[in-house]
Amino acid sequence: MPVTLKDVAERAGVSRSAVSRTFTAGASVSAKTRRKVEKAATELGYSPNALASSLTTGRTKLIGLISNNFHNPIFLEVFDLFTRGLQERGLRPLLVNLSDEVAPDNSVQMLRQYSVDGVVVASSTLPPEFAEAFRSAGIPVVHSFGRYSSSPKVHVVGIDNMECGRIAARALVDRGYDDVGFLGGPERATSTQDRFAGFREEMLRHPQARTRHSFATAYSFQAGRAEMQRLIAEGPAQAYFCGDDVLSIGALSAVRDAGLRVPEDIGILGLNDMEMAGWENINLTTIRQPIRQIIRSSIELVVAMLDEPDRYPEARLFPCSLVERGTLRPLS
Amino acid sequence: MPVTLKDVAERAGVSRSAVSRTFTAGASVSAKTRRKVEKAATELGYSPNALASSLTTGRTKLIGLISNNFHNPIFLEVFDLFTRGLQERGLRPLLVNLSDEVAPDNSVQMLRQYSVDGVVVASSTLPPEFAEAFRSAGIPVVHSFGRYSSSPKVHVVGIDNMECGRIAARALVDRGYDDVGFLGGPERATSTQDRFAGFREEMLRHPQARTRHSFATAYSFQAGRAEMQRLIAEGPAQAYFCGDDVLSIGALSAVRDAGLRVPEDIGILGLNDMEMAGWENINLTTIRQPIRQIIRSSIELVVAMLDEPDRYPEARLFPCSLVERGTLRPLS
DNA sequence: ACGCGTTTTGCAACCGGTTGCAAAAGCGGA
DNA sequence: TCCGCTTTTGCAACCGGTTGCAAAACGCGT
Repeated sequence: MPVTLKDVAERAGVSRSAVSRTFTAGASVSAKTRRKVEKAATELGYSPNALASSLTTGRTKLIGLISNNFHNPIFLEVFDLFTRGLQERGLRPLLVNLSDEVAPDNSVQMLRQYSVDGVVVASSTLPPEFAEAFRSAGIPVVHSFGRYSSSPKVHVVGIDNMECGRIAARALVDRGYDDVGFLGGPERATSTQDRFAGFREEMLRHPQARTRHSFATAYSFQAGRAEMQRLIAEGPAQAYFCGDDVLSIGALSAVRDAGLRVPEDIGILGLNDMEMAGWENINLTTIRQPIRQIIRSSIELVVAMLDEPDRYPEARLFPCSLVERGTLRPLS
Repeated sequence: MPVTLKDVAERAGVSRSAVSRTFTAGASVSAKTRRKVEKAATELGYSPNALASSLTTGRTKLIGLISNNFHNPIFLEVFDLFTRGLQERGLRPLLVNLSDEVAPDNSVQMLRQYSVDGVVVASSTLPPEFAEAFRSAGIPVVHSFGRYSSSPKVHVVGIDNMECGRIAARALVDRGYDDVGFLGGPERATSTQDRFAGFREEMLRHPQARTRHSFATAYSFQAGRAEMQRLIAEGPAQAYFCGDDVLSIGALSAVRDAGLRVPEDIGILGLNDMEMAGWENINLTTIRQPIRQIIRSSIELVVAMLDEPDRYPEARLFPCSLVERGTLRPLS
């Protein structure tokens, strides 16, 4: 049923090699045969089998895209940017939803079976060991939104979460809050730990301010709302730096439902600057994570590794910046 | 570098066929050789190359997952459900982001090159012809969230958009609104057209009520907000059935910014019941589209077509139902 | 028309598996 | 132990391409 190289060769009256060569860039074919082959190919509706050729070339142009964040709206933006970026370079994303599993073994095995050229782990909650498992298996890997480490074993592209924590602390202090809280995401996520460490470190430099902290059970609306309700019940701080935007939105809803005003009674500072944060009915002051750049850089890195698999691992960090909207009181 | 069938065969002291057979279910191998092979395989860390085998078996277990909706939060839920559902059955989603293109040709060609076993088109805005192009190319295809047609050329799984329009109209009339509007998504989307047709049809049965309509430029927050601002400026209806939830949320924000109350001054009815619609700070009354069932059914259908490629095309429609929340006045 | 260097071509082996077929091995009964 | 039947095994061809190599064709100068 499907038309193969052989069919085209016969029709064009040339050898199979000739056909193969007209379809591989930079191969030696005369203009005459190329014409004959192309004619035959279009007549038959031929298109080469990418998987068969991968057998000999060792390249599939498949890239595993692994994530466990299928409930945070910002990841729709992430998937959009990744798929477009990969497609632009002729690469194909093989999507892996890791929602339940924790061990990398299955994914490694599966992606090896499909001979992916490389893997992007897009997650801020997976531990570094996860990405490292791919490296051990000899698969080029980039961990996007991963934890910064001074001695990374795999390529990491993302932000400096500690610095983010510091920026957040400074933003709150600068606005005159002297009783502030860190409302983190799940405590075991590396991103939470690092943001908290940075936040605390900076707050230590401002001993006049009281600092507290607690953690939500997930990066989700409901978790943020529930935790903020608890905090309000026991007497809240003046402002909170929340784990991420969706958590912040949950927190916001709790604050407003309690009859308190934002930012007058309680200030909220998010992180990510996802599209929704800019919606007029949310209007969240937040720290912007440059996801476009992170993703572009991740793709560039994984592409670079195709030619240079043992490239020395590096950490690429992008600066974050405050986006001023309506949930923190203005600078005085 | 990678360990192959041959390596295992040599180590186990058997033929390559023997190794192949131990890894294919239902093949004839004695317990003794199976043991030998398995031992050798684990020692070498062998895992079979799925692409090489696809060459002879004709099955890749790859499923193309095509969408052009990378900006509507409900599609994150859709991708989550699709990837999980496919993975559970040992299938691998090859994700295609169709954001810019309109013609199916490139996607068809590309997915043919990768020998996908089947394709799911997950989009409420792509025309039926798009999915049909895959069928013509001999690739099993299911159009999820596609347009219902009484004589479908490809399998369609989704809802009866006309019936949705009727349900919406009835919901508004039953609540005593007598000046109602249809605030649709993009006019060229088949889903918009059908919902409008159903809505209008039902409203014709209630001539006491005034009916109007207009269209937003996209299924998006900003489009919904902008259109609602325009409507308010020129004097709004009492209630609107909006194209979908995200459009509704945009409309809501415009209503509230204009100092009007919901549902007292203007009622809003959405469609989809995405997770966010249930957030307490949104609390949107909406028509629930059973996406779990739609996706499960889509997967079942595409799986069924693997064994029966010429299966007679059918339309599978799931009923929608009203989810009562806070943006329409209660039944009187 | 001839010779030489360059380009183009086809052959055949190979990528990593699968599978029909015939031969070999295993098994139970006499 | 031998026979006949069933199960297991290996051979070899094949899936749809790619590629090194040697032979053929070409271009060009004389």
